[in-house]
Amino acid sequence: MSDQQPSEARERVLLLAEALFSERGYDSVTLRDIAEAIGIRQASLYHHVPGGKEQLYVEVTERGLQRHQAGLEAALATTSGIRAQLRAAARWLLSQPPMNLSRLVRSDLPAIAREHADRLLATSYTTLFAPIERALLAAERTAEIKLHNPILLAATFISLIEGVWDADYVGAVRHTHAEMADELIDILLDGLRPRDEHLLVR
Amino acid sequence: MSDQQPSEARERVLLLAEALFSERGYDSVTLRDIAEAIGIRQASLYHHVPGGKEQLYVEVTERGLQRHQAGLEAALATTSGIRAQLRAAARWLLSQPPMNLSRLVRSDLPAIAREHADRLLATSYTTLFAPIERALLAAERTAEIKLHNPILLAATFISLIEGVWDADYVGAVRHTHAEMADELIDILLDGLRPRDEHLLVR
DNA sequence: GTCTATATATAGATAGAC
DNA sequence: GTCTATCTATATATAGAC
Repeated sequence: MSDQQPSEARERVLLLAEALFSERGYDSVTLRDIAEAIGIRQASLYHHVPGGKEQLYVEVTERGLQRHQAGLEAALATTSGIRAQLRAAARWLLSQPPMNLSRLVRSDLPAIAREHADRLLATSYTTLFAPIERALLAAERTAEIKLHNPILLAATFISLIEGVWDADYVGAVRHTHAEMADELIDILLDGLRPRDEHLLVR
Repeated sequence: MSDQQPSEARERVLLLAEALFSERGYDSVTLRDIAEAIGIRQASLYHHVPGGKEQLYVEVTERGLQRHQAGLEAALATTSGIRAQLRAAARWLLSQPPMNLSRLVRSDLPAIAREHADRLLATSYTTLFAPIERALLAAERTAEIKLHNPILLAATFISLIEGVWDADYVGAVRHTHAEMADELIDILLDGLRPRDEHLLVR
């Protein structure tokens, strides 16, 4: 579904829609908001997305998830050692519009057709959690880390890193996003309690 | 502002409004949703909240934040040792409708009047972050933990624990919320990397 | 305290000109 | 590919009866 022929103008619609939906969510963003961001009229959007708001949302969200899968798998593959891998994954996540799984699942998906919501939810697992989960399980096999609940941890990692965006709103941003992400990854791996080790692996 | 005399019926309005706003956010919840959940007509809400939707949202959110401050401070005060304190705080957080700071800040606050948004944002810091931050700083003084960025960590803790709610949607819930929260706190304190310690403090 | 009826605003969507 | 004009549905909000 939704196999429009690509075009410069259509791509611009998808990009700005994705940015706005990612920022405020499905219900809060109006088609007029999107059109205004582009510099066209609301009715003109229907030329590019005949299915209207819901098609637009589903299409950009699905596309974003697929992009995340590719980006995460690439990030995790280009390095070795779970710390470096998680840092690379974090950099990827921070280079993209956040997915905000919590809002996705509670606000956005309930607002669209069940069939679309079900598919997006399933895709979220495959594209976001599964790559992280695989990297964590691999690191467990090499005894780098100890794992109890890989799925929970994968989901936690994503929301942990995406939470860095919120620092902009809350204020007190003395660090870059990458620095904050690295710090959180260090805490995740090493813990807050002091370690007395003779060789600090960093 | 908003000092209606309390009543059974009004309290019911506030409680159900809080539950729905907490679940789906300001824009996604209509006054009809709230009225329907109560079992009355939409127009009847205006008897209890003459200021309409925005007043209702601001009032329940502010009230929820104040309740969180009291609950968190009580939880943190009744125990000693940062692990037990964080567990108590987590149990409190999971006993309440989640605040979802990320959605609050990006979707909900931009939808209401600036003055209200500004006050709610400031209150969020005082009521949610500050209590956690103080507990973390106290634990640093007793050398229980090492801290780099207390504010970031306080915010991270909140969203970490509230993220436990999302496990219900994503599936694979083999554990209770409290168990998952405890596991995340253990990871936060001890880290995923194995420790070889002779006395494991748990 | 809740109702019906309705005013008003805004959102998504369609038709057809350019 | 974008426009104007407009339809339809839905949301907030108001007026006044019970």
